[in-house]
Amino acid sequence: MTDTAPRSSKAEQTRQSIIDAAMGLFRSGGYDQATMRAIADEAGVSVGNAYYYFSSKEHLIQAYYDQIQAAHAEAAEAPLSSEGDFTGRLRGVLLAWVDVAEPYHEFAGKFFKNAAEPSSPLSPFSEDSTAAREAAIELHGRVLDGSDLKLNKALREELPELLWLLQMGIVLFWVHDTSDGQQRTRDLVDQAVPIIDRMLRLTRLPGVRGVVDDIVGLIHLIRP
Amino acid sequence: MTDTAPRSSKAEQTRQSIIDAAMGLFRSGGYDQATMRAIADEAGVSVGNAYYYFSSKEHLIQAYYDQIQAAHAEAAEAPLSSEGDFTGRLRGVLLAWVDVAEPYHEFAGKFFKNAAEPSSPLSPFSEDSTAAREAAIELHGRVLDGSDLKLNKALREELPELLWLLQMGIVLFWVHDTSDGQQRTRDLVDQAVPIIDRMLRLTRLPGVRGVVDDIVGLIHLIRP
DNA sequence: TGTCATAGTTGAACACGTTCAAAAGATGGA
DNA sequence: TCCATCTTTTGAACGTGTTCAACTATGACA
Repeated sequence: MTDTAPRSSKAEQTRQSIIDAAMGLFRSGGYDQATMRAIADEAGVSVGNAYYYFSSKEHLIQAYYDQIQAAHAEAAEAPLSSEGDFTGRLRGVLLAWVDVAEPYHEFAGKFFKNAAEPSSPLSPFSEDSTAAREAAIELHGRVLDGSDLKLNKALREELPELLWLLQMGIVLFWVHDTSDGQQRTRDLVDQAVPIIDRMLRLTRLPGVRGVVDDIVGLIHLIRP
Repeated sequence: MTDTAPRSSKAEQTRQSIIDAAMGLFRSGGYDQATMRAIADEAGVSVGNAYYYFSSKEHLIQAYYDQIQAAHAEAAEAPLSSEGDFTGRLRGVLLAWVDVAEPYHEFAGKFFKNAAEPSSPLSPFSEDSTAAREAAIELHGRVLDGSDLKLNKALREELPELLWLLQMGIVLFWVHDTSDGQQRTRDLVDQAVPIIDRMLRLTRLPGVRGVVDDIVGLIHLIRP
C-alpha cells in the first residue's frame, strides 16, 4: 500500500494513531527521542506495522508536515479575508506560517532536509509534491487576487510561484533562526514585505521594465 | 584533538589517508557504499581510529568538500585574471564551480541533504563551515574588485555575501538539474548574469535608490 | 459452513554511525 | 634504564532506521 492510497476506516485509524503518537513524542521529547520503536510503542503497534503504513521515518514526518501545511491554509484565511492591500495580505499569510510552524521549530531541520534531496519524493520540487506545492502557490495567487497591486501581465502570472519561492527562502531563514519565538523571522517578514511591495511597483518604471521582461523570460527558460 | 588543531606529520599522514580512502570510495561506489567501516578498511585503520581524527562522518565529508572549494578557488583564477568586466568575471567564477563540481553531481544530492540541516556541520551557514564560507565570499569580493561596476558604497559592501547567496541558489538548482553535463545550470548562469548586471546598474536610478537602501538596512537587521 | 486470497501484523535480524574502556605506542625526565 | 604521562589505536558493543519471512485476521464467494 502506498502512503496515499484509499484506506479502510480501521486502517486509517491505525495510521492516524501512529501520526498522533509521533506528534506527541516529537513535542515532548524532541526529534531524537521519537524513535520508530518509541512511536510504535506509543501507538500500540509493532515497529514493522508502522513501516507498513509509512515507508520511512521521513514519510511519517511528511504526514506530520502535511498537517502543518493544512493548518497554515486555514490560518491564512483570516488575513486573506480581512486585509485588502498587498502588503497586509502577504504579511498576514507569511506570519500565519510562522505562527503555525512555531511549535515544530525544534526539529524543523529534519523537514528541511527533504528540500535538498532531489531524489526524494518528499522534496517540494518533486513530482510527488506537485499537489501540495500547487496548493501553496495557489495561496499566494489569492494574496494577489484580492490586492490592489497593478502589474505587468507576464510578471503577474509568475508572481505566485515567485512568492512561494520567497516563502521557501523565509523558511530557510526560519530554520536557522534560534531567537525567542523566532522573533527575527517575524522581523524579517515585517521589513521585507514593504520592500517587496515597493520593488513590484518599481517594475513599471521605464528603465526597469526591460529587466523584468528578461527575468520572466529566464523563468520560462529554466522551468522544467 | 579537534579537527583543526596542529598535527604531527605522522598523524597528518593518517588523517590524509582516511580522506583519500573516503574520496576513492565516494568516486567508485557512491555515497551509500562509503560506510565508515569501508573507509576505515580502505585506509588501513580501525573504525575507532577514523573517529579519532574525524569526530563524525559529516566532518570527514566536509574535508572532502573543502577540497572541492579549494579546486574552485584555483579554477576561478583564470577568469579573474583574464576578464575585466563584471559579467565576464561573475560568469567565469560561477561556471568554474559547475565545472569543478561536475564529477560529484551524482551523489551531490545525498551530500546536500545532510548539508541542508541547520545542526549539521556541513551546512554552509554553520560554524564549522565558516572558513570555507568566508573564502567563497572573498572570491566574490574579488569578482567585484577587478570589475568596472560602480555602486553605492553600502551596497558594495554587502554584495560579495549576496553573490555568494546567489551561488547557493545556483547550487540548489544544480543539485536538481538532471540535464546532460548540467547544461541547464550553465544556461541559467549565462542568462542570469547579464540580468544581475543590469539590475545592479539600475540601483543608481532615483526611484530605485531608496529601495536599495532599505534592502541594505534589512540585511543589517537580520545578520546574526 | 469452509476456502482462499488479500490485508494487516509481528519481532528478530541487519547494517549503519557512533561510543568507550582498554591496550599499545611514543615521549621525556630522573 | 625505569617510570609516568600523554597520544594513538583497537574492536566489541550500543541504539538507530529499516527489512523480511512468517504469521493472523478479514471478508468475499462457493
